[in-house]
Amino acid sequence: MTTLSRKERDRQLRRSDILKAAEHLFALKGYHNATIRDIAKEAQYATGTVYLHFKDKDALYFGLFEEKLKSLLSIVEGKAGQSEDSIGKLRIFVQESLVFFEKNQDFFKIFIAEEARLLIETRFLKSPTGQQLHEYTTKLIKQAQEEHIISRDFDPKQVNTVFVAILKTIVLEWFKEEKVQGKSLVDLSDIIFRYLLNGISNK
Amino acid sequence: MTTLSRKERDRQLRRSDILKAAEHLFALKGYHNATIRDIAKEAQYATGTVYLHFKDKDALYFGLFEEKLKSLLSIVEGKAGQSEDSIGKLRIFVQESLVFFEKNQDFFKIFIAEEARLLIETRFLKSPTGQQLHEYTTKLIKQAQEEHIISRDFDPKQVNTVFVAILKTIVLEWFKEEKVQGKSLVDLSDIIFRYLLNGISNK
Amino acid sequence: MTTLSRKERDRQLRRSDILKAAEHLFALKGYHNATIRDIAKEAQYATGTVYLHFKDKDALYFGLFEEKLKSLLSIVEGKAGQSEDSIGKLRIFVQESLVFFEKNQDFFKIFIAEEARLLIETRFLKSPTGQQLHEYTTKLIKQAQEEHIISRDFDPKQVNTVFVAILKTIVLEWFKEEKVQGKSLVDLSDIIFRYLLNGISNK
Amino acid sequence: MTTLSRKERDRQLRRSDILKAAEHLFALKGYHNATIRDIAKEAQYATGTVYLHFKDKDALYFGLFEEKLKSLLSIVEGKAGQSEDSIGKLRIFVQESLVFFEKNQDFFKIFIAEEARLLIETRFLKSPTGQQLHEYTTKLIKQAQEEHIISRDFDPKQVNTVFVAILKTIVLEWFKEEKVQGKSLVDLSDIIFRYLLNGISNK
DNA sequence: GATGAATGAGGTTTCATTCAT
DNA sequence: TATGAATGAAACCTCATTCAT
Repeated sequence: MTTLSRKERDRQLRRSDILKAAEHLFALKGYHNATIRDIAKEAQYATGTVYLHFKDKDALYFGLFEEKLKSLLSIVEGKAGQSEDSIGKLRIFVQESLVFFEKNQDFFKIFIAEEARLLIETRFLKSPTGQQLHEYTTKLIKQAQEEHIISRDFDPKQVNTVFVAILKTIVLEWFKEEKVQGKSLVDLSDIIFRYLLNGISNK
Repeated sequence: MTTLSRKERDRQLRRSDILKAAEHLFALKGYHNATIRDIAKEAQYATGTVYLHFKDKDALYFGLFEEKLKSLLSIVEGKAGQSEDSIGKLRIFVQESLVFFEKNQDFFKIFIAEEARLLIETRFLKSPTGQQLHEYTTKLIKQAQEEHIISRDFDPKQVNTVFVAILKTIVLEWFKEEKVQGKSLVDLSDIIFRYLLNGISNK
Repeated sequence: MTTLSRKERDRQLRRSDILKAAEHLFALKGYHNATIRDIAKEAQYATGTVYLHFKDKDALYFGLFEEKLKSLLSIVEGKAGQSEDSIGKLRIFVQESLVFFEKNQDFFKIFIAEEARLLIETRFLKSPTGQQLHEYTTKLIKQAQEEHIISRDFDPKQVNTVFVAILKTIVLEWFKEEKVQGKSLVDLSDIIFRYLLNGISNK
Repeated sequence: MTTLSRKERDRQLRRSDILKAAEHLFALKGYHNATIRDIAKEAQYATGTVYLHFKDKDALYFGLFEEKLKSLLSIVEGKAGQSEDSIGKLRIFVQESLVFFEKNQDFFKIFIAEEARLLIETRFLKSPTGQQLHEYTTKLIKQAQEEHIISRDFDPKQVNTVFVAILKTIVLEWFKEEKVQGKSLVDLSDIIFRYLLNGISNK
């Protein structure tokens, strides 16, 4: 049993090495320009080894995407209990996302590219965990509407998309400009909510 | 002189044929999976002819991007006179963008992919015309702040990014779902402004 | 028109170069161990050039097979008029086949391998021209039965298979052993017929 | 000693398991497309285990070939005593071969491929047991010539090759077509001899 | 001895780009 | 200028073989 679990642990270790290298190289060069050989080399394995863990390049990309989003989802759900109301939970979602993206900047690049990929290279599947995250936040938005915090005029799914778009945009801005100024991403949580809830109108 | 300008006109015609084909194929298959051969064939030219107009694949992509954005910019600037105030001009910007994207859905896909490309495949240059558009709207936002329509608390550049993100998101949603319902994209102008100016808060 | 036909002629020339190299290498190393790179190199073209003429390795192999058998068939049909009766035509078939195989010894190796390939690697199609040849000889056998030269007890298709098997075997023997003795393959025509018609029984 | 022989027996058992799987897969996919992994998996061993019994893939293929032919040879020699005369012994050879091939259809496919392989992929050795079988039948043919049953005009080695070719061809035909009709292969023994001894001539 | 993960050479195929016509 | 065949580098992926456990 010990033997078996060590074997399994080793297996996960290798898989994780490969995913880490993939994350780095996909972020650095993009899906098409990152080669399996490069990824294997960065992970310090032979090319063929990658194929013991992922059936092809797509599966590696998709696996990476899923893995990361699962991790984010489990963090968000884990912390959700800290707040009772829906807006509180949304705040937690935003904060944890910001922490996550600050820690996983390589993945953030990949995450940004995903929308386009889904729109164009249709062989890429929509990530199930990505779906779950969307459903999670959409549900919170519906609740906030029921709690009369968010206006019922809006379609909750649309609100959710706009919400996520604002979140992404602010992270992207920080990513491109502010991170050099040493400002932490988490500090941008409030501004995101201000955009979302109140807009920019003067009063 | 007439001869020369006819020559030049013919040249522009070929260039334009190629760009049209490129637009279609980049939107259909993505940058990497669209081949120069395919594009040339769709434009009804030989492969080599493409290289008489664009130095390489990147230049073709970039040229396409520029051309389209120039077209949008000139439309927007052309109609800008119809309104005096900054918010009115922003409305015109949104409306014309919506009309433009509804007419240029292939290009919209490419436009969506651009953010990721700039972030990842760094050899792609930032489009000067894209810059101009950003500067144009940013200037309007600043004016709106001076006119006390938009709160001065916000950084105008950031507001602009959020503004564009909301615009893109709503178009994307329409693109993925609503266009089948026969609703015209222009009708979404108001909702975009509502998100931007007032947010979703109840009161 | 001259231009066009020269172009086409050049095209056929290249195709033919490639087929010649393929014939040599498939015969030397077998289908799987002959690489496209080797074939291209032997034909003095770049690897990619092969793919301008044949969609993949299978198509190259199949194309070669067809080309050669077409050539044999047209020779056989061309000479068929020299004899009136069916046995005479069969003799011509055998003689021309022997001449052909003596001239195309590389192809003969490939031809020998074909039966096995069809039996095992089922993706390989049965050559239409091979079929035609079979039908041609089977028809002659039927005629010989009608002319009371060949016993009607036998199934003509089976006779044909046996006939071809004897032919192949004798060629193969010559190929492996006798060709060094300087004996020409055509001289074996009679013995093939003797095996086929009278068998080896004493009287 | 008992221990040792049990060990040895176990060893033979494993070897035999592997050969069985190899027979199946080589017949199904051909030499090149059958992988050692597949074979090991079908035999329910690990990949590496195959290499404890056969030095490489070629040796496995060759071993399989030898094993099977040894088995056929020993059957044929075992039954040879049932007849005194050479033709009788040849009949036994044919009958036992037919029984053998009907029972070992996978191997028959491999056997058919062998001629081509020897001709083309020259690294494959000529099977010693195959040689022995050839010598055995060639000797019988010589005897039949001495007994004035077969004409002395023919070269006994050549007769033998033709003989085997007819045998293979008839089996192959049955294999491809008649086996569905429920006709047993052994029933074709007479027709093989008729082709060989009397040919197809009318009278 | 048995295992099966790891290796990495090597195969097929694609495609941006060039250049002779 | 327009053509499109030719180029050949480079990608993905497979698999015989090895070797630490």
